[in-house]
Amino acid sequence: MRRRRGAALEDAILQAAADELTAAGYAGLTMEAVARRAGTNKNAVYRRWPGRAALGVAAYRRLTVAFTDIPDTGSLREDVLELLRRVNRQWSSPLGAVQRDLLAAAAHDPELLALIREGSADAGSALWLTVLERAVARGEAPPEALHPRVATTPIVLLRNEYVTRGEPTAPDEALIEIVDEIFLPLVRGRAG
Amino acid sequence: MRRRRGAALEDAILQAAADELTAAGYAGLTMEAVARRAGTNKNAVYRRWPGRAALGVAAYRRLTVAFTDIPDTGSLREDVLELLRRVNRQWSSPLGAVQRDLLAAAAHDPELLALIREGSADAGSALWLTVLERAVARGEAPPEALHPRVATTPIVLLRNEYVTRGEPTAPDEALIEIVDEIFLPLVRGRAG
DNA sequence: CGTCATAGGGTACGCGCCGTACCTTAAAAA
DNA sequence: TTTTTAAGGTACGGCGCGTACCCTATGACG
Repeated sequence: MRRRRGAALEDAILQAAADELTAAGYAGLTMEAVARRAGTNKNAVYRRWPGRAALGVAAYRRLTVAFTDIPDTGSLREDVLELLRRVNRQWSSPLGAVQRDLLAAAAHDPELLALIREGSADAGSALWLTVLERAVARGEAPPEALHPRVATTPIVLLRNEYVTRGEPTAPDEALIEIVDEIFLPLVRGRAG
Repeated sequence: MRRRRGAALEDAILQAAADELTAAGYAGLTMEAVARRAGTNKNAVYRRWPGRAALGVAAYRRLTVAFTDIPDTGSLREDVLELLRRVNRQWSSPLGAVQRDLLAAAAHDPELLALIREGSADAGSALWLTVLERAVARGEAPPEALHPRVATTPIVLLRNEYVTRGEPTAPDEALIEIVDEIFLPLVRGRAG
């Protein structure tokens, strides 16, 4: 019988872990289940990842596709709403639950934490700053508003919706409220 | 030998659980360890709490003292900063770590979630609204700013500091930035 | 083409903790 | 005192962890 090695095996294990994540969530991701599903044994898994959390993060990254295009509707409000809706969709999906569990599991491991965020919807402030920059260029927002903390406020508030309300999704009204009641007034308020 | 019953035993178990929490964190809180420390057995524990998470939350609540007094310095900025600093202190303490682990563990249990938040530093929006109300009364903030989402923005942003940066505490500069760069401009921006 | 280091496969183990079951025994209620 | 209630003691099966050991296919190298 053919015996897989190196990258091929690593790939098979990651795939198995990813399948396990989608099938049973992070709670169901056990080293033994992954090894079984990959048709191998725990040895091969432990040689590559030190534990559940690391494997989970690696598998999670295989499941996510970081979106790269930045909305450019010509309206700051619409751009931000669009971004929020994308993130909300992603966080509402089964993958969102996985991501939250993963975040909790890796809470004490900065390295893993960074890895999770990389493949995630709120990857840094660059995205949000770009949207804001365009608004400034259009004269829609004052230059003083160009601040990472300002730019990322919407996504931070959205995350809070998930944390505080235990629900798996945020209603669209909440997104609109975040933009209209907080973000836009905030941008305005920072006008010299 | 004297055998404890009812409330006395319940108290002993809770105390043991609380000790275990402070000694080893939520990770070290096991039903067996608690029973051992309380000088009893798992039966007595399971008769009262269905599992680790519930027991953990109950023990956590015994460890927290909800502060009730609301700062009233006469300045919105100072009031909010003071509240943020209190929360930051609490979240930075060993208890803060316990609380975060607990939140993660109870993520799928709305009942427990509510219990945790009750004894916690960010207990609802009432506190924050009061501070904002006083500022409005002083003419320091426009009445339009009187909105739960606005009032709680600082604490939401502070929570985000903990989530995104893996560090166990937020620097005072971050608090100041939240107030000066976000909260105060936001309140201003909502002026009709 | 044979040799050999490498890494996967198979298996078993000890550990810790979970949650449960069952019986005995003390304490409180009747 | 009798009866009911609840604690104590103990053991169990189950699961997943992480590790150790030895066997064997693979691919590189001489």
